[in-house]
Amino acid sequence: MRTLKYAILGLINRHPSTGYDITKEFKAELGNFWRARHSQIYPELKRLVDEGLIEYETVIAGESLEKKVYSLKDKGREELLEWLNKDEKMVPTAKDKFRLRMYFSSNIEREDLIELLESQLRQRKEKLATLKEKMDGYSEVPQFGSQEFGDYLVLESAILREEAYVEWLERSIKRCNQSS
Amino acid sequence: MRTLKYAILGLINRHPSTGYDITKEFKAELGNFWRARHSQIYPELKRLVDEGLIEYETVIAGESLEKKVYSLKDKGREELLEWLNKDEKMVPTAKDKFRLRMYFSSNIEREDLIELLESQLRQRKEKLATLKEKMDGYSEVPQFGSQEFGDYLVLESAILREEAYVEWLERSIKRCNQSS
DNA sequence: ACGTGCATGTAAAGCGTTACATGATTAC
DNA sequence: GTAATCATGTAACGCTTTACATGCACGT
Repeated sequence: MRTLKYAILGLINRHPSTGYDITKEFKAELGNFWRARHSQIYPELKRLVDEGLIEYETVIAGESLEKKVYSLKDKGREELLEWLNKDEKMVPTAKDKFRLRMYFSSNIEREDLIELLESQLRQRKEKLATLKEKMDGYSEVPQFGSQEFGDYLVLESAILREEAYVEWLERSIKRCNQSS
Repeated sequence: MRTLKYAILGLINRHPSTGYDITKEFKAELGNFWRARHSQIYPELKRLVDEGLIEYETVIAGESLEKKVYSLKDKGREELLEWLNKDEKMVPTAKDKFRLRMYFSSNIEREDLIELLESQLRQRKEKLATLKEKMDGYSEVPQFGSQEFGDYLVLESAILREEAYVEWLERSIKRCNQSS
């Protein structure tokens, strides 16, 4: 499957990057939909070089700190485009430990269950607020074909997803209180 | 973390089950939020027996087919309850390969991108329809404390999640057509 | 001088999928 | 009889996390 491979190719295609840069991007916006730690990224970068998909230039920062700045080779860009254009099956919906626990909620006392739901609700609302703040940075939908268009699409996606989660939690709390 | 451990304990707590039963449950409703294959389930069951959390009785079906019917021991139920009542941090939002691809959508031609989005939309709508059919089976919110209450919560959650996905895809298609 | 962030790597263990393997039961 | 489903397991491989390990740069 090698999704990380394509995630990295996609990021390097946006602009030449170091392993550290890529690590940071997974902690930012993109982290809403894909993540990897540096311990996974550095070996993958090495592998992509071996496979002839990317190359790097060593740059010295300050006195002696070595940075490896990676950029795409033609073959890398080819494989990225191929992957992007594939019409893949719907991804089997994602795992969610909290919803799994709610499946077994009959074993939790009502007050405890409500507390758990409210704790999640607080956290989700906070997350949602952060996302909406980012959205406020857009005065309009970015131009089609720009990188910002992709940024915008996934940001909107993250917001809709969080809103749905918040809505679910609120309904669930209501159901706990209503249902005898 | 051992989430599978608790998922299995939770399922066995609902009613004594075989490995095969558990495998089926992960393919059904619960599969919207957690999944595991039989190749992961059988070894985990063995481990849970070793740990003294569950036990099994061998039952013969038909002439000679051996089934192992697992049930919870006290210690298993204890650990399940402890896990269910923990107030855990929000799960870092889940990976989604399709949204990752949309992050790089500036490299896809407009018509191709719209096709990809519409293909996903068709599949998501189909999924949503299936979920809503199941929801039609409930004439009212099940009683608090019943297993059906948990079923209901996660079904509602799955519906809200799919609706948000559908909404996002529809908006994205619109944006592709609007944005110059 | 000290702390935070920049920068790169490896090792071990755990989690998950795919493939390999086998055999009984049931409904048509 | 034969296909689908029931039923249980193992092996190999790949993906992911946690921990180990090191050193430079920059601001205060």
